[in-house]
This record gives sequence, C-alpha cells and structure tokens, in this order.
Amino acid sequence: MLMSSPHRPALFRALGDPTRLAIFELLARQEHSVSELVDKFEVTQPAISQHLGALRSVRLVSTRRSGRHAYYRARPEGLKPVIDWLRHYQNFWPEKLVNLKAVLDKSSKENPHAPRH
Amino acid sequence: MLMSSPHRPALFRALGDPTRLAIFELLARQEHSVSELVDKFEVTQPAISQHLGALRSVRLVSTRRSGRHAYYRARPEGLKPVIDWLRHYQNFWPEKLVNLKAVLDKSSKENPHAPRH
DNA sequence: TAAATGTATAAGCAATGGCTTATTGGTTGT
DNA sequence: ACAACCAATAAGCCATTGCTTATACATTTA
Repeated sequence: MLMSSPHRPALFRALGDPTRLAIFELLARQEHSVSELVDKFEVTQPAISQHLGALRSVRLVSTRRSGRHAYYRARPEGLKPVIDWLRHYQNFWPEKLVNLKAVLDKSSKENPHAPRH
Repeated sequence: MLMSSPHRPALFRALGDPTRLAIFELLARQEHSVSELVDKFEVTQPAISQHLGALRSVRLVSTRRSGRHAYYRARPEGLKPVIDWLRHYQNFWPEKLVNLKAVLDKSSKENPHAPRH
C-alpha cells in the first residue's frame, strides 16, 4: 500500500529540533552511517538513532543496510509537502511579497545578508 | 537596531504545532483580531494569544492595535529563511531529485490542498 | 564459538510545550 | 465613575520530547 505523505505540522516539527535539522543537512550532502553521525555530534548513539527514527517517520530520510552498518541519506522528495505548502501561498499572497520562483531563480551567491524589515 | 532573522529550527518549530500552523494559515489569507481567531478554534483566548506570541517571536506575524482590538496578519517575508534553506539544497542536490522550480511550475490541480480561488 | 562491533529499542528522567483558570492592563461605552 | 470588553500575562498541570544508561539483536572477526 502507498504510504501517505506526513502532515505538514509533523514535517515541520521533525525539522524543528536543531540537532535533527543538522543531521538532516549532513545527510542531504551525503550518505552517512549511524556511527559516522555519532562521531559528528555531541550526543550518544541512541540519541542519534532516535533522531533518525523521527526523520524516517516523516520520510525525510531513507536507510540502507550493509552488514552491520546502517547508511542514511536524505530524501529530497520528503520536502515536497513544504514546497507545495509554499507554492500554495504563492497563489494568494501579493506577488511582490514573496515571489518563490524569483527567489529560487536567484543565484545563491548574491547578497546572503540582504536587509529585511 | 536591526532584528536578526530567527534560526531555522525555531521557525520550523513555530510551524510544527497544528493549531499554530492553522492560525498562521488563516492570517495568511486575511487579517484577524484575536477574538475572531478565538471564535474559529476550540481553545481559549490565552492559548490563542500564546500561539500568536510564538509566531510573533519568529516574525511570522505582525500585529496592529486599534482600540481594544489587536489585529494580526502573516508576514510572508517571515518565510524567507525557509525558502532560502530550500534554495540552498537546490544547489547541491541532483536536479532530478528535487527540481524546486519544476515543482513550483506544476499546475496546482495536482495539489490535493490547492487553494480555493 | 566467542568476542567485538554497529544499531535499535527499553526505561527513566528533567526540561519543555500547550493547555487551562485566574488575573491584570488598557479601551470603550453608559 | 463604573461596567463591559479585548488581549496579554501569570501560574499550574499534564503530556510530550530529547536526552541518558542499560539492554537486546544482528553481523563480522578472531
């Protein structure tokens, strides 16, 4: 049976913990085994495994077993609900306020510290 | 002094509660007074005020006072850190995995939660 | 087989979060 | 002035969360 997409609050909640978000960001850059992740954070292995379980439960990461190692990587598609949600607002917010496509089109190197008000 | 943008985990956390996310979504569609929000949810006025305080603390909403009423509305710019974060991934994820622009270009009818006009 | 290794799960604990009722402060209307 | 009203804050309660240590399970290695 096809698994349903996690509810948006659950997705946001999964990303709402600093350690867990950092883990996700590492896994977005490249696959890591659990023990590799343990080496990179100040928490114990069970804590890492629990964070991975939380990320897995909202389908933000996938896992692959090889021998006694478990390799995790981010699932970019897992962010689709967030993207859809932003697109949703795109439809009824004044374009000038947040033009998602324009933002996404921008080169990432331009003014990372642009003023906000 | 210029206020700094909230850290991403804090932003995600603010959106990670179902009631608070629903409040934000209402405020994204149109301005509401606190008492109007109270009428739309099953929680008490203090609970609503606390959620609004949480959203305000990460700059996702702004407030305007008029007489004894306080009117809140969403701040689309408050979502910019989320958009920037997604764009960030755009730069090092294989395009086929999550082409944000493509997703944003898709017709909204395949989105089960498309906005009512 | 036994020991070591990698990971997941169990159990418990302190901190946090979201709610409630009670109260306060500020504004409007009589 | 007083009462009614709107919203924010205080204080307390209970559920959840993120961590820990202890343990279980599977795999590899000696």
